[in-house]
Amino acid sequence: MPELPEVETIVRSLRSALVGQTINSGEILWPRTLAAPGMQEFTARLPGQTIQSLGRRGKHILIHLDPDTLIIHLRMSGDLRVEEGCDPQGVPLSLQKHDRAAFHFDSGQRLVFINPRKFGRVWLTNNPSGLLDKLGPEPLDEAFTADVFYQRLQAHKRQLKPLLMDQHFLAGMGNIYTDEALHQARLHPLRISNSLTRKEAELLWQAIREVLQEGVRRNGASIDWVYRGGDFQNDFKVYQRTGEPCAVCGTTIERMLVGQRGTHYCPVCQKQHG
DNA sequence: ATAAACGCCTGACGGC
DNA sequence: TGCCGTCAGGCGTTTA
Repeated sequence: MPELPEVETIVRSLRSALVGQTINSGEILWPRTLAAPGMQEFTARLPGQTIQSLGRRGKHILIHLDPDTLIIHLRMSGDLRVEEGCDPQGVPLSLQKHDRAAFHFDSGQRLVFINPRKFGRVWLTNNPSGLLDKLGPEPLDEAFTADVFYQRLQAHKRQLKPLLMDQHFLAGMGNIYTDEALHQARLHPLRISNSLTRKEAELLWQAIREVLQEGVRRNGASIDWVYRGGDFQNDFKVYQRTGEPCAVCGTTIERMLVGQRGTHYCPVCQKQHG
């Protein structure tokens, strides 16, 4: 479950349970989950570090330790849970089929990284900027103004949908919120970024921020078997509504492939030209 | 510079 | 019931 609103929801839900916990050990159950450093260094450095705070940058979850930072990316199917590590008799509770990493705390609790499709990644680093500075602006930051967005759009000659999903261009948008934002702004997914007028750019900027804010307010969207408790899926205007009427004009929502990703749009509201 | 194709993975679903 | 293709909230690498 990972786009900005879902990641933000997870971070908020974990914060109070995790801050102050001291790590006793880290355990990687699917080796490729650990992006960096090597396994030896990872297991050696983690014990004794205490969680200072939790944050988010784009779709990355930041667990600030001292002195390192634990960074988790959920990719397509990741989730996190906090639970007791042992039963009342002190017998360790077994991990589940799709658990790929576990962080055991001195308190006896543990943080488990669930990740059925194994795409998710974990980093332990004393230099998080090296990873995070490559990301584009935070769409909900004050610094991300309509002017900044317009200039960035003008600097590229790319299709809007893949550009908005490019984390180097803008951090946090994924397939759902991109489709929803483009529909709200009445822009075709294949419009070329530097063809937008200043007015269109501002409408898109506003749409991006509104769909993300609404997503956060609704605790994200819950789809498929990975359920988080959010209900933004009830507000979808185009995503996964292929064949249903557009809420604005009644035209049948269509689906096309853009960069190998299912893309949902209204052919009347979102004209390629004009 | 842009974009398309592919690889990485498991599971759910619909059609036959 | 089983098998098969398709699809899935992501992203890095390779190829054109």
